[in-house]
Amino acid sequence: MRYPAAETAEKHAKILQQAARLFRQRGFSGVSVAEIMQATGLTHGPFYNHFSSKEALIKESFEQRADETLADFEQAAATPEGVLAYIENYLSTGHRDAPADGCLVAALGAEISREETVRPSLTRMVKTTLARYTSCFPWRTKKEHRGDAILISAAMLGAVILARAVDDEVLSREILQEVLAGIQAQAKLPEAPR
Amino acid sequence: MRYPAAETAEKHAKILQQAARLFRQRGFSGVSVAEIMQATGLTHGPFYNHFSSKEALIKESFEQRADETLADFEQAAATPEGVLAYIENYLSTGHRDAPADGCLVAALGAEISREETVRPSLTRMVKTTLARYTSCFPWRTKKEHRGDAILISAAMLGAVILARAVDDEVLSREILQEVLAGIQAQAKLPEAPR
DNA sequence: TGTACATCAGTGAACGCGCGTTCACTGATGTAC
DNA sequence: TGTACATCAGTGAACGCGCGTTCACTGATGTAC
Repeated sequence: MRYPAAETAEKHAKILQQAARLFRQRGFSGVSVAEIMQATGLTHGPFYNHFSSKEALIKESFEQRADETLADFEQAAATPEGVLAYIENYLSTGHRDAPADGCLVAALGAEISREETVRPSLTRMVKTTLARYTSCFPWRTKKEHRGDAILISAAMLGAVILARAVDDEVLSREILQEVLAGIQAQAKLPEAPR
Repeated sequence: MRYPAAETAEKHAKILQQAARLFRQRGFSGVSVAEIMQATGLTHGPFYNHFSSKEALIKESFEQRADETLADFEQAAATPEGVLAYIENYLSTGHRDAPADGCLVAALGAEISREETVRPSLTRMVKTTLARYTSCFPWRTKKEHRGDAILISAAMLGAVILARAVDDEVLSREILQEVLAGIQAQAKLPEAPR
């Protein structure tokens, strides 16, 4: 049957959003088209009214989520305190325990390198994030910061993947805390003006 | 037909080895039982003479490869120079371009957290490696090194995953080089005695 | 403003395919005599 | 030492299943008159 015009775009967006959540939860190949449509509240048939293939959905949902991530990050990185709060949240047990709502790279890890279609968005995301860290992190010294920004990014990603993979809650928390402490040690914030 | 007794154990080992290679190349769910058996030079039938299920193979091949990795690492970590050489190799383009022969965690990433069966071996591997880094890395200072060992491990893992995921050779190399440089900056080796 | 019809997103059965797994069968090897 | 037979890893067809994808059909909405 025919539906109000406005609903179509709305459903398209909902499919993208549910797909991005489920992919982060169980990986690209761990989620079926039918499952995504069911999570959206539809049957699997109309999927092909919205996307030409599962591959196309992967690409589009990754791109959209990458854009959202960057927007969130740009907003958080407005102040040095914001950057540190963003990193603290990234290395929190909350983020560790909710991959469906968290970082795309930490959730999909090595699968990204095998999906040619998402690599361009990922690359754009990494480049923008690195540039931001380089210029906006509250660095302790004034030397070349690009290398440190890369080290921080890599450590954050590795820490969340390790903390999720490890079968030992104490070790898992230790990994998150120590990496956060290591990053904070490089930060120099003026006293909070209260 | 019946085969010489010695060949059975040999084939079992070959299945494990090929499985570990293929899983690292394309992920647990990206490789079929038939493919692994074909790589071993057999048809898919006798797979169940060796393993009770694909799940069991995943567990056993991961365990074995984790043991091999630890053995290699323990040997490399005999001297401070060895540790640094190990890290240099981990962060090389050679390792980046050959996931099938490289680090299990970097190759399987987030998939490990979803495979309950491999998490215990992974945890053991991480614990042993961290202990080694803590005591054997050529640290610049004498303070508590466990936190730095964790930071180094996380950064190494994150760097290889990012370097593989990114769609830009220059950025990819930069990530590996900068993380290596960051780690080397913490190392203090006596002059090579030549 | 009221009626007749075209539109097209959603429905759900159906498709071919590859997967993990099973099994009746084969036949060279190892063993009993 | 030579022969007859039991063993059992390997073979390859077959299984049910869930996947991505297709399609004839439905029927409320939007449009033409």
